[in-house]
Amino acid sequence: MMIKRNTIQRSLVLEAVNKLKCHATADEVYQMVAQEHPTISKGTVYRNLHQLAESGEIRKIEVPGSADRFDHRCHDHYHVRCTKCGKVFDVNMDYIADLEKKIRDTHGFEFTGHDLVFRGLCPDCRKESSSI
Amino acid sequence: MMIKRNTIQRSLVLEAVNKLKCHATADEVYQMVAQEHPTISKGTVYRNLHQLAESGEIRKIEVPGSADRFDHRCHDHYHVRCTKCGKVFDVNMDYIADLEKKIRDTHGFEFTGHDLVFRGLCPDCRKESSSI
DNA sequence: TCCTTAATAGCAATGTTTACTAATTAGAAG
DNA sequence: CTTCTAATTAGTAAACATTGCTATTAAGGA
Repeated sequence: MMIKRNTIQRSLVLEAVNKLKCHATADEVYQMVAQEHPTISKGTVYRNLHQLAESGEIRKIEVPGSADRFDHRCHDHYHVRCTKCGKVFDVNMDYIADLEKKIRDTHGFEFTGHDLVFRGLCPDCRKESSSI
Repeated sequence: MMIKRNTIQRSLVLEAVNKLKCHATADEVYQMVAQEHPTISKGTVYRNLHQLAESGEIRKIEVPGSADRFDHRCHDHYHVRCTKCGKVFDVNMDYIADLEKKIRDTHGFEFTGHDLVFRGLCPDCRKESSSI
């Protein structure tokens, strides 16, 4: 029986995520793939991103207040989102691998990981808001 | 000079957030206010929720993958989102108030808080995936 | 080569939120 | 109390990210 097919679309999506390094949005992936394969549809990009994330080939990072991000298998790390301009950056901070252990009552949940996103003002927006 | 007006709409929105306790979505607030004041528009609810959040009278909680939540003054806390069904629940865990201090290089950022969302499988979805 | 069905392109539809504009109205000033 | 004016509103449209639908295409086993 066959369960999964290797399509050009899927390999192009994976390739694009790798090229774009970390925290690419689905739309950025779509834009990049569309340069080589203009007929690809957004639905296909979304479907493959989720499949690749589920199979562990890429990582999905959910950022509150903005679009989901997709990373290659770079090390686990955290993010900041500027509350003004919405841009997302990496944060230079150790990953807390055992954060799930601090949960007191799991209520039957099975924890598999966590997303930590800081809120803040990026340097550019700080400048703007102080000069105005 | 006047900078801010006290409108019935704003006080109704604040009242609704208080009544609904924690995790009310903008739409839930709208539904509640509309019962007393049917002509209110969603735009007004959104604008007032953001204004109230900015002035500190309520708190805005951004949850990836679902609508923003608005809380009265309940304590800071974290969330889990089931990776299968998408539902969001509270996590029983101490709030780490000084998490921002663990950041090594701020790169000029001004940090104001953080959102921590765990990933996991809720009890219902665990049952389903084990029985299939 | 044929056959099955997973995967696709294209588009419609969803849900959440923001943007726009003419009409309304809270609150200051006279 | 009346007038003035700009903050706020209702209503609607549009932006945005994402999912759903369906006829068509094509991967890969037989």
